[in-house]
Amino acid sequence: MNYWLMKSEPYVYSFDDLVRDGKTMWDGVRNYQARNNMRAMKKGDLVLYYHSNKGLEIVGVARVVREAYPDPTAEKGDWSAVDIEPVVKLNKPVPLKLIKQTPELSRMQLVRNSRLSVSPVTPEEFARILELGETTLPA
DNA sequence: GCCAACGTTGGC
DNA sequence: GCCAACGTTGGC
Repeated sequence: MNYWLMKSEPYVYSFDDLVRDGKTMWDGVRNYQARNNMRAMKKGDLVLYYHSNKGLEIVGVARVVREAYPDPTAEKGDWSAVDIEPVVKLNKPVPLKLIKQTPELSRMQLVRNSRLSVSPVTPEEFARILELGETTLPA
């Protein structure tokens, strides 16, 4: 099982939108590093959902339900999409500010390369985020 | 709204 | 193949 972090601008597609829809296709990624991360995702992998631009916090956990397939929105080039579903909304969102202040989290890709929209997360980082979010995964 | 960081493009 | 110019992302 691997862990990831994906960013979305909440006014474009928020975690609540994902909860409402029950599932979504994660498309439109046009960055090779992010694409390669998406291709490494396995069904069942868990994803931290981060709101960029507005909010600047991790708000929920999602799960990969379909592994990488050709991005139907790509008119040219070799791009991928995955499908995700919501797992749980954090009881307390975890702001970027707090992540930066937390020594174990300050080396997250989110902090080190703020422009990367899909990044890997270590199991330790994932656990710590849930802890800070005062949230446990549903059984 | 600004600007730093990063990626891409294109001239040479 | 280098690198300057440009575009985009995203935090501040």
